[in-house]
Amino acid sequence: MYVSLKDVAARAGVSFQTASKVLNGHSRVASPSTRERIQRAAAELGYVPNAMARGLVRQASVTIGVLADDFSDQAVSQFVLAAQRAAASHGHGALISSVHADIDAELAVRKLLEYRVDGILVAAPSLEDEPQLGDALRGPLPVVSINRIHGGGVPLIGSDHALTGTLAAQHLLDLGHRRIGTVIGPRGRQVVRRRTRGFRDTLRAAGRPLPERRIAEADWTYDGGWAATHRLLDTDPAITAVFVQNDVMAMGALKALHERGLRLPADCSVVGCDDLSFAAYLVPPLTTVRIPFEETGERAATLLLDRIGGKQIPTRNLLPVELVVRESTTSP
Amino acid sequence: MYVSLKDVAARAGVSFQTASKVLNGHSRVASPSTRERIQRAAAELGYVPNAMARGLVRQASVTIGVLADDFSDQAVSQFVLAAQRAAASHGHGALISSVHADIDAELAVRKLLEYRVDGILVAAPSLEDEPQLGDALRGPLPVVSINRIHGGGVPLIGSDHALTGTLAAQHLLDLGHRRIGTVIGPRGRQVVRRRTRGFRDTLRAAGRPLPERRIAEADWTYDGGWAATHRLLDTDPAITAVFVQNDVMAMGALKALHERGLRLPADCSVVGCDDLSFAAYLVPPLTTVRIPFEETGERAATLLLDRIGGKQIPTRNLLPVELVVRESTTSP
DNA sequence: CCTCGATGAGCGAACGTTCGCCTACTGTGC
DNA sequence: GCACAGTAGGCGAACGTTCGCTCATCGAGG
Repeated sequence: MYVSLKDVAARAGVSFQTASKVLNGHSRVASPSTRERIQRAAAELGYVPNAMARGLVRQASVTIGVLADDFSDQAVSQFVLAAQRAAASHGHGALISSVHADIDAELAVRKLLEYRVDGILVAAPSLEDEPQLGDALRGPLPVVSINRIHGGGVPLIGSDHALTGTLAAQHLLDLGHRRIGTVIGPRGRQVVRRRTRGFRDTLRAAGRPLPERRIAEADWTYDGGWAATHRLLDTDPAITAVFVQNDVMAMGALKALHERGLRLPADCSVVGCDDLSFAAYLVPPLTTVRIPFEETGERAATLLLDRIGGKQIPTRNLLPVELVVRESTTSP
Repeated sequence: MYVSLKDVAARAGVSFQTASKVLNGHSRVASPSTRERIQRAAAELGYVPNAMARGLVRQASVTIGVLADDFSDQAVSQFVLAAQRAAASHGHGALISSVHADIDAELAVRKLLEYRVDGILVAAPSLEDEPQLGDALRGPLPVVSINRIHGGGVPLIGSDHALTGTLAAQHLLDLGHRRIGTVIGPRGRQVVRRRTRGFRDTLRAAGRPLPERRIAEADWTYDGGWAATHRLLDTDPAITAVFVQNDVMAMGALKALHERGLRLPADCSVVGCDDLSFAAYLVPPLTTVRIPFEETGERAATLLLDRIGGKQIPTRNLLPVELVVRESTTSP
């Protein structure tokens, strides 16, 4: 069905090994005329090299594996897309594998190993520190991850979470807010701890410690953000500003605040986090801390390819975050 | 680096071919005791079969290619995720390839062919009817697409676009609206034509034809939807309801209506299309026509695998759409 | 006792490449 | 007229599998 090197060689009247060399650009191997003959034969027959055969002998599939938990999540999909493009621009394919309730990490990783991917990119925040995933990933294969991997030794890439919290806090303090609440993600997570710490430390340094009652935990979802915001204002109605640890929950928060009849941002300011594409189109447009997902994906792929190429890469890679001021924040 | 069949066989004291057969579950090939010995050796050594070698001899990579234009788009990424999972549950890997401005379709398809994918799933609405893509896809390889492919012959899967328009129109008519506008996607697209036709025909059948001035074209983006909505109300301020052809533009529409000081939904009803995850959290929660992206992805993968397996599959596959009534619509 | 049909296991070939090494030819300098 | 260097291209082996065929052993039936 596919035309092979042998077919091309036959048409050009050379051995298939010679055709291989010419088609791979080894220059000092054939006369210009033979070279031209081979190229032409390949083009005429529509020769497409067989990556599996090549991978077999070269002992490298020229493919990376991408392990994600939920890449219908916009943050993850932006990351994956950018990573795929970066990989492609270096000639590498991207094989995706997803982990979710039904399918355990071990199986997903094994699938990737069967295809002999040259390295794995992990974007599975929900599997942070999961021993099973850590075990599956242990081994000689290069891995770069966006979330902590149990057992360590895996280079991380991400953004400066503490700074994220700091930027949000500083912005609200600068505006003159004094009673500030926050809706955080699941407490166990690194991201959450770091963002919260940056946020809390900044408030404390300004003489405005963050009491526990002004912290509401949620699960990153619209619904969770919505409910948490209601809880927050139920326990402390005097709050004039809220930092929500991702944009999706911030959207829920906005809805909750609307429901309470508050005028936004006059009665309550909201700072989100992520800067997803919809943030600018919320009502009011959301002030948020931008997390560079695309840059992260691109960088992650580049780092992974570097490691595959044998280079040493840093074990922690932080990309800068940035406050994007829109209209959901104002002075109290 | 990886352990091969030969290693396993050596440890079990059999030939590697026998090990192969046993590990592939060919039952009538070895005595229970040898079988057990081989299994144990494989487990102890951590044998992971080499999919490239297997693919070479079997002449099938057990992999499908997924060609998408922008899978950071939520609709596309939901589709891709579901497709990947369906493929995985049938033991197939998923290799992704993206097409965008810098990289032409031909190259993206060729990459997939190099890996000898067993079939290709196309989700590239922006490349609808693109001759270049059609040419690249022509050939014996099974393909299933979500958008029309130039040259024909490619089985399509999607939702009933005309019905989508009909449902939206009927809902607004039922509520008593008479002056109804619509924000549509790029006019050239099939989806747009079909949705618009269903919408227009239903209005006309009710004695309320849709004049051209109540149609505003946009480009599927927030911004586009926002601007188109402003244009629509500038030319015809009497409009009491708008059908917007996707949720992203609907979000822009909501923003534009807010800016005009309209109370929603009292002063203007909005019906979206897609039912993306954020639709329920807009203010007001968006009434929209649900497009089953996940089901589409799953179905697409299943169809493709069927074709790969040699079955005949229908050339047009329509999945049902459904109106989801929330709070952005009410009687005028 | 001889043959026959299972059963268990080995063997060779093939899949489409890459890569290092070998060989044959060509022309140059003495 | 001969050794020698350089160049063009061929050849064999290897990568890790699968699969069909062959072969040896064994117990049973005549």
